[in-house]
Amino acid sequence: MVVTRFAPSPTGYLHIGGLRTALFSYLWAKKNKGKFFLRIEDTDKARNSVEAAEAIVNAFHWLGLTHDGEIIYQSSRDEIYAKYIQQLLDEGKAYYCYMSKEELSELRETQMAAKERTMYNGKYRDFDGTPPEGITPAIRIKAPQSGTITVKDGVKGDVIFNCLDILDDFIIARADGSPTYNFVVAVDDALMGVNEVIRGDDHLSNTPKQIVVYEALGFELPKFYHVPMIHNHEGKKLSKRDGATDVMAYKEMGYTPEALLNFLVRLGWSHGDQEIFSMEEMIELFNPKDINKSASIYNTDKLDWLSAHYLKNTPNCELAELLIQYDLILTSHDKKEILLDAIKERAKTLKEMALLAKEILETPSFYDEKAVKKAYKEDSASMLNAFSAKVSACAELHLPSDYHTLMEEVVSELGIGFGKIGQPLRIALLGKLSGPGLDSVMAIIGKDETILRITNVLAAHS
RNA sequence: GGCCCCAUCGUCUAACGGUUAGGAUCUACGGUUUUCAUCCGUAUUACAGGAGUUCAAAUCUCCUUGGGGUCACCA
Repeated sequence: MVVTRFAPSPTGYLHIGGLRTALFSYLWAKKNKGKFFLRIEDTDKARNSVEAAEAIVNAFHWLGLTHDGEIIYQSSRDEIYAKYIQQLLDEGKAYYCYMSKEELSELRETQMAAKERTMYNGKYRDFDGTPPEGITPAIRIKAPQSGTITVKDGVKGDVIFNCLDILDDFIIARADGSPTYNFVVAVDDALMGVNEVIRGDDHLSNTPKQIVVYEALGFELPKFYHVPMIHNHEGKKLSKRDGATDVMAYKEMGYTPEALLNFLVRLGWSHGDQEIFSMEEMIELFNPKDINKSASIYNTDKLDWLSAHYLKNTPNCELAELLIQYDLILTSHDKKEILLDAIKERAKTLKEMALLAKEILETPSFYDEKAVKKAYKEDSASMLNAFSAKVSACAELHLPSDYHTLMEEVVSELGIGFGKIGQPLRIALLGKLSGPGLDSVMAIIGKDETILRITNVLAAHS
């Protein structure tokens, strides 16, 4: 059984990059009918916050990504870690290190001055004398001092590290007894049965350290997939300074989960030429072996296109539901079908849809100057009057086609083209020269409002 | 700086030694539309550079260059 996990540290909101690896992990687990766990990495008590953990859970909820089992908080697993640390101590695979922070930074400076690699010098590795006074020791693991460690990575291939280049006896428990990242990750993944680790590229160089822990504890290694980074426009790792990286910001901007997820799944992964993926298709087709090796740059052009695509293909009843969040309440509007049909093809986001709807529903409070100058001619008033009279005289007006018929009549009676009356009428109805079909607009706002808007524009330009 | 990763249109990507290097997006133009948008069509734009291996290289090897990541008692 495939078991994957997403293991964020709760230092902020869920960001785009994290979401993508979470999505990949989720899809791979689902595809294999396995498990997808969520684990909060909050071993650093000084940095994490409860709010951040909640924010991550909220984002998952919005996106419809569900994790299996309970959320695991590392902060509540101290006894477990203590047990394994003790085991390593007992087996002589880890030891107390009495080097003070001052001594350590001194060592580091000396090494830097000598242009050597900065690393722990193993002073207490085989220490059996009397420990120095007044120092609470940290615990270090005995790392191999020669040979190589190979990370068999499903994306990058075999990555071989020389122990001498990258390893030292790193700390697995701080002086206060709390375990450190590379230790708990390995322990938790092993204990949780995680056998396929999909995570960011930036963890690749941590992996040998984790392998050291796995092997010291006798745990079986998982498969690793290190997914390339998402870069910003400058080509640097995407960070919080790069604007909208908070997943929930996309909700506020009016994007739907399906659009955002579809966008992200194609960042670093592909399946031939396919661009549109439903959640079912993602689960069906996703395979980490198809993950790209190179980093991608974050550019939301395609997100807009996807978002527009999904909006166009979303049933009106669903749209009406979704739009409530953007302050557009249509539930009781008798022409909401016509309205939604009219605006869903011209909006990139739900927020934009709500805006477009309001532009139709609200009586124009001003007229675009350029539009008036361009299209409101001397003979416009008489044509609008003629049309208005026809509308007044007509008792039954409901559908766009009803209004269209009236327009056709006016056009043929006056011997003019559609554009001749269409443009001024558009200014009357919407205050500008762009927008949905006029017959639809009139059907949506109704007979009285149509007459009112024509009267208004005539008054404003008499 | 050490170690590691990466390199195809502006962007996301396809290509599993033999293709006129394909698709999508973006941009521009055209068609459809009373307008805008949608939709449809067309066009511009890419194998970082250099050596090899091979009958044949975007694809394999090496070097160069460029970019990125990582080096904590952070995760």
